[in-house]
Formats: sequence, structure tokens, C-alpha cells
Amino acid sequence: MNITIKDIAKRANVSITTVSRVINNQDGIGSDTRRKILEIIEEVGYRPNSIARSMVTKQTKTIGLIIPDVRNPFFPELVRGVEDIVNQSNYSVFLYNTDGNESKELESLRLIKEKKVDGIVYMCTYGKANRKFQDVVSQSDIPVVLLDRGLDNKMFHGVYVNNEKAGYIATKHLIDLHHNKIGCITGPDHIMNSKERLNGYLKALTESEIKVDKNLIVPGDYQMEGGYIAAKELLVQEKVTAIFALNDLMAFGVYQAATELGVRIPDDLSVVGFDNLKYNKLLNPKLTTIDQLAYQMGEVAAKMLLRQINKGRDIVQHSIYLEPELIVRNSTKENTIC
Amino acid sequence: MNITIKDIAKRANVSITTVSRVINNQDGIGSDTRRKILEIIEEVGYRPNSIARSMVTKQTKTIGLIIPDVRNPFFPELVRGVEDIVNQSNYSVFLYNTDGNESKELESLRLIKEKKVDGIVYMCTYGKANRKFQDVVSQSDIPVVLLDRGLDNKMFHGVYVNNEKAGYIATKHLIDLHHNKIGCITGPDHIMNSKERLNGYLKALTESEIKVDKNLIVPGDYQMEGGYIAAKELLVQEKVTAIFALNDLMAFGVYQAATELGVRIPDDLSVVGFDNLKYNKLLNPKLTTIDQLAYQMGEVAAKMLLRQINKGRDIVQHSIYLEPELIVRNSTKENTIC
DNA sequence: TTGTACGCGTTATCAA
DNA sequence: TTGATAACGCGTACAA
Repeated sequence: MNITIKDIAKRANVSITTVSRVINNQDGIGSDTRRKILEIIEEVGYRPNSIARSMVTKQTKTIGLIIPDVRNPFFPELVRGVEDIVNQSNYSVFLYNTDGNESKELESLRLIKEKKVDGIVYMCTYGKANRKFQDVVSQSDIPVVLLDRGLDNKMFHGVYVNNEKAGYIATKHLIDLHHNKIGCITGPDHIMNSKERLNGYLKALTESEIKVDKNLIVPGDYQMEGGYIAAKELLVQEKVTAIFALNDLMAFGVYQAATELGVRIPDDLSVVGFDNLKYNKLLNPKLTTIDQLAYQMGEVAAKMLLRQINKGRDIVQHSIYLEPELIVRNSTKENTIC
Repeated sequence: MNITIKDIAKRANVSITTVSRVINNQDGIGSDTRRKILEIIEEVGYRPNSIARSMVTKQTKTIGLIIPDVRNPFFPELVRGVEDIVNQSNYSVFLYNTDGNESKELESLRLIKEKKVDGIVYMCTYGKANRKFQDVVSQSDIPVVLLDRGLDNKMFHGVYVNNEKAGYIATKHLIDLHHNKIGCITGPDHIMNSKERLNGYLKALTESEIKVDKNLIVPGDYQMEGGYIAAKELLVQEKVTAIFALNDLMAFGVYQAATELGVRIPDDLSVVGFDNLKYNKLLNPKLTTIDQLAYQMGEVAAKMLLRQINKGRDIVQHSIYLEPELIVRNSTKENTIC
């Protein structure tokens, strides 16, 4: 049997109302009474039952964080960014991994709704789950902030990187190094940021009057494996001198493929990645990539969410686009081949 | 205003008891009544309020997972292992990152207690927070499983790797390759697994009658930076031919130091790590390391926790030690130098 | 087969 | 400055 506010009240010879007031730091309490109650609370290690509290206050001091997979090294940064901010306001976070799998997304959604979280940070993937998501959310009026990946519906707040611009500057960098046969390895095509990054790539080519060759655009999976396979294709069949991988993980795969084929980076092949993962320092040569400030994105999203929670949903809706940055390291080099 | 069991009852012209029974799949309900209620529930998208439910059932279908930092690539594996198992039983997980920081650990503990989680998976760090932890836990009678890092007090269940054995086989591997000047980079000394791994190292040396040289044992921090600094010391001042880094992150630092000093791996220096992080495939040459099956550890811990939750705390207490495995790759080589 | 009424631990309202 | 009591949404013992 856990100790409750009643026990404290009894011990202190006061009503539970008085104890409640002390707990919640309200005034209108005699300083003697307050001190005594505080002492007892300290002594017995009493902690208010947040479940019971939530019943009446209608808030749980809890948010839900839905991501594809913590094991993908991009997400832990976001997770920490979110957590560090909400913790400051004494919020706890429910973590749900969905693997971008529709049934898991729906399951998480169901749970999250039952748990009565005060808000949700959502990194969405599939379109179908999203319809359901929108239903659930609009039904229950839970504040939401989308993170990194948008929804076609613009009714939600969101924090994104300017993916098109990012794709543009990455490609431009390669063009400036006189590459004109630049392969591009994309992500799964239902993820919007992949499309946007690709658009940036196309824009840069067009602007520089380099003809777009469809064969140089190979679909990947945002995983090492996909990068590896795509790179083999690009290197063997298309003889590209540069590859823009739409995330670092796939760039890692490119390195592997290059090593196997005896293709030297950056001499024979320039590589640009996307994400600036912490551990791409391990690569030799170090990877030129786009930094999209994952931790900060998490922070910004969390702040937006807290603002929504505190002020209600009817504040001006908006999205924030963070500016990507090109980090030039040693995997890109002037094209001297053709 | 959210929709409640009352609304369903009203719509269906039955009592809330009947609805409750349908929700909880109890029998003794007319099949017509049941169907009708189910229909209405479906139609309006009703979901029981788990907060209210927890009030009466005394369980929240929620566990707390306390880790140092998701950004350390070892932990995401554990997190997923835990989550995947508990999700199967419809549990949600609260994630708390503590950075091994005492005040954060205590704060997480406070929150976790208030949240009335049904159980806790705890990767502990500091000794002081642990006393408090033990108080809190024994007070409130929450089932706990320790993960990866033990507590001096043996009152808890736990899942660990046999760290001493791991340290032993790693070192033995280097000895078998005729290394006799083997540096060891340790973790923070308040983390028990570091001590245990070091013991394995010492045991292997002693057993092979290699004199232990204190200067070859350099303290690290379980981060790349610490590995880098320690490796420089070992390479410049001690001229070791092999280094056993007590985790992969520090081994990464060793690679960096070696590169800077023009020391070739594995020709001039053999390196063994610990963790078998997914992304150490990126290293060139690939890292020989100890696999400690992080994902499985998470799974096992979660299963133990669920068993405790369901059967009560008074089941036989025990700890499980998983067997580490040496993964030989290309960072170790026969010593031909001396 | 179904319904009434109480209780879970807290906050909020109103009265003293 | 303090207290009695209703209410939050649900499960369940007991009654019908």
C-alpha cells in the first residue's frame, strides 16, 4: 500500500485540502502548518500520485515521441533535443518506435491516445497511418508538432530542415568542383524529405545547364545496404565521378562499395552525404556532408510543443525551417578525370 | 470534452458496467448487447481513459527505462530490445536520459515514482544516486531489472554480460598473437563493468605470466575523446604493440590517434574494442571487438521485468549473465615487432 | 444477463 | 487560515 495525501493529513492533523495546498505551493497557509507538513512529507518520502492528479487536472505532464527507430543514429539526437527541453518543465516522454511500419504507427497512436499525453512530437512516415493520425488528433485535440518529415496536410506545426536548399548546395558544391556526372542515391519515395532533397539536386543541375540523366538517380533505402547497392550500380554501369547520397548512412554504403571496387575517394570519386552523423568522423577520408542540426531540431520542436500546450491550439500555426549547412571535409575533390 | 464510457452507455441504452464488461472482454453479456456496444465504440472512436483505469486497477501498463544517453550508440540497441518486448504486452515506455549525472538520476527517479510505472529497467551509474534509488524502490515496491551495470547491493534482478570473461578473451586473443606489451584503456572507474573488464585483462596477463605494468593501464571515459588521448599516451610514451579499449567508442579514438601518429593498424598496432557497435564497420581496417549482444540484453531484461510484474516481486531473485563473443576482424595481427 | 453504487488519490469549489 | 465535499473516468462487489 502506497502512502497518500490522506496519510500525510492524518499525521499532521490537518485536512487533505491543506496538504494539497502545501504540495502545490499555494498561499494562505500558516507558516507553522506549512513547515510541519513539509517536514512530514520529507520524512516519509511522500510523492503525490500523478495519476490521481491527472484525473482532475486533465494534464499528464507527459508527451509522446514517435520515431521510426532509435537505432538509426540520426534519431537519438532528436530524441535528446526533445527530452532535454521538456524535462526542464518536468515533462516525461513516452518513446515509440514504429519502424515506419503502418500497423506499429497505428498501435502507438492508440496507446498514446489512451495515455492522455499532453502533446505529441511526430516523425511520420506512411501516408495511410497519417490519415488515421489526423483523425485521432483532431478528435482529441492534442497539440502536435511534426518533426523532420511533413504531412501533406498543412494543419500541423512542424520543424524541418530546408531540404531542397540542402540538396541544392550539396550538388552545387560538386558542380563547382567540375563534376558533371553526379549520381544521386535517394531515400524511400514515400518520405517527403527525400523528394525535397532530390529537387534541390535537380535544381542545381538545371541551373548549371547540366542535363539531368535519369539513370544517375538511383533509389536507396536510407540504410547502408541500399547505399552500397546503389553505389555499385552507379560506379560500374554509369561511371560517375561523384555521388550525392541523400543521407550519411547510404554514404557509408558508398564507401564500402568504393573500397570493394578499388575506387579511391576522393581521387576517383567524390562523395557528399546528408545528416552529419557524429560517427562519420570514423570514415577515411572524412565525409563531406550536410549538417541538419538534429539536436536543435528536437529542441525547437519541443519548445513549439510546450508553447502549444500552454497557450492552447489556436495560436498562429506555422512551420519552422532550419538552415542546413554544408560541411566540407575530405571526401570531395576537384574532378580531374573528364 | 473527451468521450467517456458514460457516453457509450447512454448511446447504447445500457449501464456503464455493461460497457466496461464488453471493453474488458468479460463474458456474461448478451451477444446482441455486445455487438451493439462494439459498434458504437467503433463508430465514435472511443478509447478508454487509461488514467482513470489505472486509478482503480493500480497498474499503468507503463515502464520506466533509465539510461545514460541515447546518443551513445550502445544504448539504442538496448532501448529497442526492451521496447519491442514490452510493446507485445501493450506496455509503453518512459525514457529518461541521465548522462550518468546524479541530479538527473534523482530527478528521473522522482518523476518515475510519481508516474506509477509498473516496473523499471535501470542502467545505473553513480553510487550515491543508487542509495536513493534503493530507498525509493524498496519503499514503493516497484519491480526492477538492472541492465548492463550492476549495483553493489544484490537485492535486484539484473542482466549483464560476463564482463570479466569478455576482458579475458579479448586480452587472450592479443596474447595469442604474441603481443606482450598490451595497453588497456579503461572506462570511468565508478562504472562496475569497466572494473570487471579490467579484471579479465589482468587475469589473462597473469595467467600467461606477463608482468602487469601499471603504466599500460590508462583511464578513459568511454568516449572517443578519452580513447584518443589515452592512445596517444600509450603509443608515444609506452610504445605498446596492442591496445585493448574497454569500449568501441574509445577504440575509435585509438584509430584517430594512430592515424595522426602514422601508426598503422594492424601492422604496427593491434586494437581490440568492446561492444561491436553497428557502425564500426565503417572503420578501416574493421575492428576486432567483443560482441555483447545489446539488443538481446534489452529483450532479456524486459522479459524478466514482465515476469516480475505479473508474478509479484517474491519470485526467486537472480541475475543472468550473457556470454560475450570475440569477433575477430582486421584490426589485430600477429606481433612481429618485438 | 444487466444495473447500482462505491472507491481509487487528487484538485477545486464553496463554506466556515 | 482551514475544512468538507464533489468531481475526474473507470472497475467491481453486490444486488436484481
